[in-house]
Amino acid sequence: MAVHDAMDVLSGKWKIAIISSVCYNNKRRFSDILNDVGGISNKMLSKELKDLEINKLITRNVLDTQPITVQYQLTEYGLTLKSIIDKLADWGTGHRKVIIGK
Amino acid sequence: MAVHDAMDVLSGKWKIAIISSVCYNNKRRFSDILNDVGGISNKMLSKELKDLEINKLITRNVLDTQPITVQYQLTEYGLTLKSIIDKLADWGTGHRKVIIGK
DNA sequence: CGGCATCCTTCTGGATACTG
DNA sequence: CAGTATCCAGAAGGATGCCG
Repeated sequence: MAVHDAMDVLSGKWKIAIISSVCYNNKRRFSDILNDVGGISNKMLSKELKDLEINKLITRNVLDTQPITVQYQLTEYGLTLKSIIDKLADWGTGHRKVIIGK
Repeated sequence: MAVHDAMDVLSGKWKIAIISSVCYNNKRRFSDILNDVGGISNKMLSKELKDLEINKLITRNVLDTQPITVQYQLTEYGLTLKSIIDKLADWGTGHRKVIIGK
């Protein structure tokens, strides 16, 4: 089932928040994402970023600064997820009203 | 973050597949869904259906047959998820080609 | 048939410390 | 700064059996 292929990529607690962070800011460093995504640990961020890179949704770029900084960026392909994430966000907003009433 | 509200509802390994099964067939019995969604256990199906009912995405209807049958159906509200699921399916299909090449 | 209860395994992810 | 390594708790989920 095709949906499953998509959900696999977005699975876990953090992927969508990470994508949102990188997407919204165009380029984003590791520690920036760590701040954007409240509550995530560096271990999880590292792991999720690796997953996203494997799935060709983001690129990793090591800058030759002292100390090193690493920039992440959505690929063109990763950007194709944007409309879906927007739709999810819309639906989530509506859902909150329906269920939680806030 | 609104996306999180949506993902909460769709979290876990099975929800989207279950919704798809019910959605595609309009009305669907417990054991039918059990067959549609390959690999799910009755325990999980039971639990996930409960979650979906709590979130007002599906209705549960006990038919007075012998033995009992139970029909599940998407609510109007649940149907609003269809376009998102379709989009996810589309994207998943494309993704499979990009990553797995099949 | 449509579950619920129980047990058990696996996976997820948090905390902390350490490295180049 | 950007990770990696380790340890560990809790959640998710599978297998099986029972029950109205």
